[in-house]
Amino acid sequence: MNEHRTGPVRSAAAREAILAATARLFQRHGYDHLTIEGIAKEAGVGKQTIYRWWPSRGALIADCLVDGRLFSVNFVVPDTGDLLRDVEEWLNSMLAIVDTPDGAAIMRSLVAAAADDTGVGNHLSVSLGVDRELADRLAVGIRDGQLPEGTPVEVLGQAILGAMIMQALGRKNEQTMPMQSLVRFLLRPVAG
Amino acid sequence: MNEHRTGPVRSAAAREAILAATARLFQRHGYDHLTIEGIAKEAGVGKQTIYRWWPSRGALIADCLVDGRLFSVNFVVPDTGDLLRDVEEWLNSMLAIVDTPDGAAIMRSLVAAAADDTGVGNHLSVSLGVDRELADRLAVGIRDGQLPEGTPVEVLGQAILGAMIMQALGRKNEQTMPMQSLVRFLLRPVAG
Amino acid sequence: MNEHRTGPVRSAAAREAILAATARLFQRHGYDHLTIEGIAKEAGVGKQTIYRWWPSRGALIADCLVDGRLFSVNFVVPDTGDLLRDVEEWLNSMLAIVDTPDGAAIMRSLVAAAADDTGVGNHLSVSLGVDRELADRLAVGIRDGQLPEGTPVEVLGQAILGAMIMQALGRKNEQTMPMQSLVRFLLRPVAG
Amino acid sequence: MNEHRTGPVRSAAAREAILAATARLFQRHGYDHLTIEGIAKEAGVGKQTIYRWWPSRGALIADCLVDGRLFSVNFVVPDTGDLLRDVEEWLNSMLAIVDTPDGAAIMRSLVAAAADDTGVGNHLSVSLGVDRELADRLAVGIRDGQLPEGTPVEVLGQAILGAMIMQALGRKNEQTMPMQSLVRFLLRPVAG
DNA sequence: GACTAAGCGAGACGGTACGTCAAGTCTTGTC
DNA sequence: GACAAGACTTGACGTACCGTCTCGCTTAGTC
Repeated sequence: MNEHRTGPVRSAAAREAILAATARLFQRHGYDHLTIEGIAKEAGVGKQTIYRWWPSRGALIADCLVDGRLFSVNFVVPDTGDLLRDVEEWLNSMLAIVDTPDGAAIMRSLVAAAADDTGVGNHLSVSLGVDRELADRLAVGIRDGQLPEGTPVEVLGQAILGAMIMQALGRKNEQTMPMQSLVRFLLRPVAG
Repeated sequence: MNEHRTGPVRSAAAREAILAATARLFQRHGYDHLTIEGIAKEAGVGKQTIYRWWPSRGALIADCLVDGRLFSVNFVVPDTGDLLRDVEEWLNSMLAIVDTPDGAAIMRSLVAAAADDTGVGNHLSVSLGVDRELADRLAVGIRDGQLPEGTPVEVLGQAILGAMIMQALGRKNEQTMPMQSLVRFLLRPVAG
Repeated sequence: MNEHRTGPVRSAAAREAILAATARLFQRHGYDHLTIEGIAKEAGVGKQTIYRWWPSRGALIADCLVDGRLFSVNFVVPDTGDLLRDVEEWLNSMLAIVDTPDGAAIMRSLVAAAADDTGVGNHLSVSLGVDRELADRLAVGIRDGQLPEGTPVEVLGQAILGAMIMQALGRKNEQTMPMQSLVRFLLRPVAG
Repeated sequence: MNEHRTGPVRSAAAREAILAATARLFQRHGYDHLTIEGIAKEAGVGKQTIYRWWPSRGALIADCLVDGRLFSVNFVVPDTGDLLRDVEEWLNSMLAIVDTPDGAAIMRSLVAAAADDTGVGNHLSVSLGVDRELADRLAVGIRDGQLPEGTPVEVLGQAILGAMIMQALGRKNEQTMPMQSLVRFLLRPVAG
């Protein structure tokens, strides 16, 4: 009746080593150049152990992403009552990454990963704080009257992130100014 | 004075065959799965002929992009005087692609190409009519008083495109509604 | 203390298939025209498996040579007491190969292989029975008084083989007569 | 009726440059590694000019060989009346080449060329002074009574050269002693 | 003196093979 | 039975040369 399984169970150490190696190599060399063999060697692990638990390279990145292993910062949106200032807080933490050559490269790599892996694609804007934190704060802004009724908060957040990504893809080096003016335009005071 | 080079000249037929094959295979199988060997075979051409003129897979896609070989439509923004309607015209031509499973896949592939090739990245928003057509139309909108002074037209266009790309990366199937409400929100009438 | 290696072990089947394919293709098409890719395809094996175990095309031929896969005959020198007859026995088995268009071509190919690979060069005269069988039989001839004291048996054997090879390189079709008279001259009775 | 040809004739300068480049590259890098493109570049000549006049890489080597461009020495056999001394004279000029690492490598390359090109094969022993000079001298030896009647002079010469080539193929470094004892054995005084 | 017609340097072209890298699967022996 | 190690087939990489084929120039007769 009871389903007894013998033998060792999934090694937590291996999982940890694999994800850590993945994050390290991803940041260092980008998504292309990220290879299963390279991860296995870096992690001191057999290839089969990776294939046993993850279906693809992208799935590893997705796991790193939800574990927050790819960025050292937290993408939270504070709520001080001042909508513009709060959103700019979040924006600045993004710009600190994206307005840097290495950070922009990591972001492009992440986009590449999102493009070929559903898991990464699904979690990308969530992990960057857009779908929850930012959207929620915008919703509060509507209640406060700082944004018009009917503001499409989810897609608005994605537009802001999308603009940043477009700039990174276009190898624009100076994102801070344009992104700030975009956000100020979008969140401009509701006309009285 | 004039710099004379002798010898055979670049074969226009080969160039045409290569770009046509590239576009065909890109649309059919996506950016990953796009191989130089595959293109060479499809085009009936030696690999070296490709490497002689293009430094990378991405450069081929960039050339296809600027030649307009990847999409059958033109991304123009009309000017009827009605800003919202004109922008929605452009938006609909984008949605006709992106709100389709195959079209969304092509768009993701294009993003992947942009992520690893500077040339594609640079031309992406241009080729989709954002940096010129759309930005110009928005600028006219400012002059007409339909948009506030100081509207950051370039980055605003990229935000719209970026939102669509984020939806495609997130494998959202229904883009039409959210994108239309985003555009209506962004171009909402200036309060009198 | 004991050096334990884990993991899969070298596939004997692959080794066999590779060497068999090499011998087959070598005999059929010659040393130039012998390609690693061709061997891999013929053997139903990945190229990497060949490169993993052999450093070069020549090393494959060397292995075939020491395994006796290139010739169906054995180059032994009998010892009936009659030196000339015994050596002619060996000579005839060589001539059966070399005085044939195909056989001469194989011999030329083998020389080409010996010219660019140390392994083949080292084993060539051994494998044709010259350095051991023939030299030993000549040494016996000295003891029997059929050859003068001080006869340099090793280099004498190589001279006989070398003469045959020179004829093959010179595309001489009729080797039997000249080689027989050479051997008779070299082994002419010691004057009493 | 008369077949009039107009236009420039074959360029002697090009022929010279090509053969000089061939000899240079052959000596420097060996027969494999000798490429038509390399020769063309080294000679400052178009590839077609080579293909127009020579059918193959081997034919170029054959031409270099008959022009005496591959060795700086002349392989003549003097006639002082002392057969052994005369033949050793020739032998020493060969050993000066062959008993040297570079010289042995060139000889092996020459053998490789002979193995895949009929022209080289045909002229090899001629160009090294074996078929004419050495054979003739041996014939004189017969007339002088220094060699027995019926000595097969042509194949005997090829045996001597062949022994040297076998040593070179076997990567034997010390050829001088064995070759000298071989020659002394072969030309040992006719028993009175 | 214009007009062929070839030789020539240069090098693009369709191919074949090179030797390397990584994919994903399978096998072996240890824990 | 999970694991580290690593051999296996497959397929693509980017490079080197092959031998053929234009190009535009220069040079030698012929008309």
